[in-house]
Amino acid sequence: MLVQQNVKKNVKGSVRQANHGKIIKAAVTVFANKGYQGATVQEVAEQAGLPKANVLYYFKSKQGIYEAVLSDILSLWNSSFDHATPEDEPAEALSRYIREKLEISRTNPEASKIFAMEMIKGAEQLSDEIKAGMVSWFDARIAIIRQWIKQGKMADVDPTMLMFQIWATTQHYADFSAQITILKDGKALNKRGFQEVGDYLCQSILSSCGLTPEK
Amino acid sequence: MLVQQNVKKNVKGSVRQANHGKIIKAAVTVFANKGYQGATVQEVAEQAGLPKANVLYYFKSKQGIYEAVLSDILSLWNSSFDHATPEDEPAEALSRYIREKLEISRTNPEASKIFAMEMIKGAEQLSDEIKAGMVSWFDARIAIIRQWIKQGKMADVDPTMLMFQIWATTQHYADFSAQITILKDGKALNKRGFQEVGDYLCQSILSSCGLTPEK
Amino acid sequence: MLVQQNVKKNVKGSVRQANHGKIIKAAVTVFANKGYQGATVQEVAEQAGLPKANVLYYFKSKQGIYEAVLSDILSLWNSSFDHATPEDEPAEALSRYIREKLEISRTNPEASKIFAMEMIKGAEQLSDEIKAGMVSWFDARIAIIRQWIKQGKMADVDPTMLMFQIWATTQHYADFSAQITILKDGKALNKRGFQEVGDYLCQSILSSCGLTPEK
Amino acid sequence: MLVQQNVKKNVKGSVRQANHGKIIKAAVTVFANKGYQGATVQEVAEQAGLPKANVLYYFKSKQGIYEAVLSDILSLWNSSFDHATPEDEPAEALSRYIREKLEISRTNPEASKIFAMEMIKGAEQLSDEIKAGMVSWFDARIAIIRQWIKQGKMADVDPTMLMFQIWATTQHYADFSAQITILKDGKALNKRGFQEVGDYLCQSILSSCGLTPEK
DNA sequence: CATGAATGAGACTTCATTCAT
DNA sequence: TATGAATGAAGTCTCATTCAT
Repeated sequence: MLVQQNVKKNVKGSVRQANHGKIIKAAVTVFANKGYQGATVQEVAEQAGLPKANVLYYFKSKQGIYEAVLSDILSLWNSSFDHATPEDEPAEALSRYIREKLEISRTNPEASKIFAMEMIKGAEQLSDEIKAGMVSWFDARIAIIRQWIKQGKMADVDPTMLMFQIWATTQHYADFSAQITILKDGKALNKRGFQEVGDYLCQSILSSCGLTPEK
Repeated sequence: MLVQQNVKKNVKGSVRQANHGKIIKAAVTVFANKGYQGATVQEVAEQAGLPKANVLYYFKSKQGIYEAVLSDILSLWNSSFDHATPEDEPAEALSRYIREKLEISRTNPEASKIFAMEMIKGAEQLSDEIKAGMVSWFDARIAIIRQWIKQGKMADVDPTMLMFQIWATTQHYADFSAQITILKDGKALNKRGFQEVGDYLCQSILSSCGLTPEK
Repeated sequence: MLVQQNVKKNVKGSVRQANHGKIIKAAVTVFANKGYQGATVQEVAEQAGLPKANVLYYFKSKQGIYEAVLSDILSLWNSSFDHATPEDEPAEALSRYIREKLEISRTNPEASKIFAMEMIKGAEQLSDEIKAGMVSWFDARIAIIRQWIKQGKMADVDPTMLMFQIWATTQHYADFSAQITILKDGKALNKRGFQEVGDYLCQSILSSCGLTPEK
Repeated sequence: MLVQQNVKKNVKGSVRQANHGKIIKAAVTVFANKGYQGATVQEVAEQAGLPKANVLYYFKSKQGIYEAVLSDILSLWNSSFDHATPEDEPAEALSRYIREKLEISRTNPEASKIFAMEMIKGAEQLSDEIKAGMVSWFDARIAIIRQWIKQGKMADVDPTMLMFQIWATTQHYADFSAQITILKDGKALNKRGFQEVGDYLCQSILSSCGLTPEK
């Protein structure tokens, strides 16, 4: 009896988890293509293959779905750079970061787009907790770059501007994919194209930091 | 008598022009902060200090306002780079372009944001006419850069990637101002800050093109 | 001087009269095809080739236009039957009336349609004056028919039902022209078709009144 | 348990069916008195005793309500004449049809009015499906009348004109009830009045077909 | 006289959310 | 737990009418 109940719970639990996942995935697509206001719970539900009321049963409100999506997105953005140390070689750490960021742009453009729109609109729906997390992550990275500079491992560039430069250039290929497609005769960038962009950006950014990009 | 009539006519004309301008200006602000769907005609009207029905008298629909805003934005984006020639010095032409783009980001961040959101959402509301204009402008610039390279005036970099790099890095300071403010302790970038960013970007981008930035 | 002024006035007067006529004609078309609520002053104005404000300058309101249209319609509906007398031969008077009504349906279907819709919706916009005129006209006709019957000139049918029968059958060809067209393979009735309908109706109605239709 | 569930389901089903019916009934009244454009969803909702949004939950749009109403009306118009055969006696079949049509006019004048207005305005909102149904019904009836004529069962009248005559005269008492009331001193026709009209029309129409009306 | 400009009122429709089972 | 049903709130747009010249 107990076992059976556990089994049921587990089954139910899995259903819950599965539905939860389906909804988040659907919501990412819808929010990325329509924006927060343009998205409708109905559309998320259809995309997820669930009744609308069921979606709102898992997440209390549209806002709730959106917050879950934002959280989910951040978890995608872990990179090796999170664990960089002053002892690392900046050339390697930075090129790896650039390539990882590009890879995320390639494989998760929708997440990047949602985050970009949130920022553009003033980040008013971003929780203070998330904001605080961003700040502490950022400050720590800046500190490490400063140490690299102090140690003479790289040129004396403004670490903040360097970070923004990396973000801007790598995310551009996710966020502005529509524009890129328009300007490149309707052809979207493929995996190899991203590889070449990575080469270009590493070359450009590292050389301006007085570093030699390693392929 | 005639004069007075002309004056009257002018007054009428200016009222129309003034209201038209007020509405566009208000709409830019609202669209930038709320997105297309999040914006309401009511809010645009309030921002413009006009009754809602009056706004819809000047522009037939919300979509109409938005299209007028997009048009208006494009006219802001003229730059000296529009008239660059193969005879120009790339160092000067490119640094001026970078600084002009940055200046636009500083003075018209809202326009940049609207355009960015339009692209992120897939550019579905952008007219084919505007798209065609973008393509021809872009192709012509690429051709000039290629000539510079051919003439040995600059290093052999991919012109397309170079352009995207310039756009991404300069527009970032408009589009992601909220993020920048969050990460910089609530302080937005002032004019001097933009100046420094310009120095940094010119230094970084030009050097990776084998050019010496001129201050 | 006076002459000139008169001329001017006349000219102006003609303009007024001409515009007045243009508006009524346009309004008849629009009201017939859209109904009162479905019609817009804008559409009437366009159909008349005048600015909307000009239309409302001639007629104070949409309601005013409509009332003018109703009045105008009634003036179209004069027929020889208005002047029928007990001395007339019913066979001739009735067949002429039937044919005249049919001819109006053929040449002025729009007027018939407007009147029909007004009646269907309950005649709430019909002025008491017009209603009173209708009643007195009707009562007088009924009285004449009764006299014909009394004189043994025709069978003892209910005059009211006879009148309704004539109206219903003749107006049907104007009001339900769309249905007729649908049922007759998309072909509307032409002049000859109306002629045949006239023959049929005269034959049918007169014979049931004990009269011999004269061709 | 099963039974109860069925009951519940039935209850749910009946709620839906009941609301559906309430809305259609309310809509018939409103459309008949105001026309399509004059009718408002709000008014239909009030008439049905439901919130406006609930009405639009059952029917997607005003147009949807209207289409449902038109469909509903057609289902009312079944008559014994639908099943007439060449073997039937025309005198009986036609008089029964006339009386049935009159009875519909008496009991469902609103349906008749809606249909009449739709036709007057050009039948643009009538679905092709419905139109096709009308045509095939009509053609079949015409064919039967032609057979009666061929068999010498009735005079050689034009079947199309005969049908239009029946429709026009019977529907007139529904559609033009306001006019009839005006002309008859404010008194609407009662059941007995309709009976007399039926006698009159049967007498008139059948005799002109060379038939003897049977009471 | 004539008319471009302006606007209050109100219509249709969408949608997030709540209810009831 | 899951979901069809229900609805208040709000948004876009239309339109008759008035204003101002």
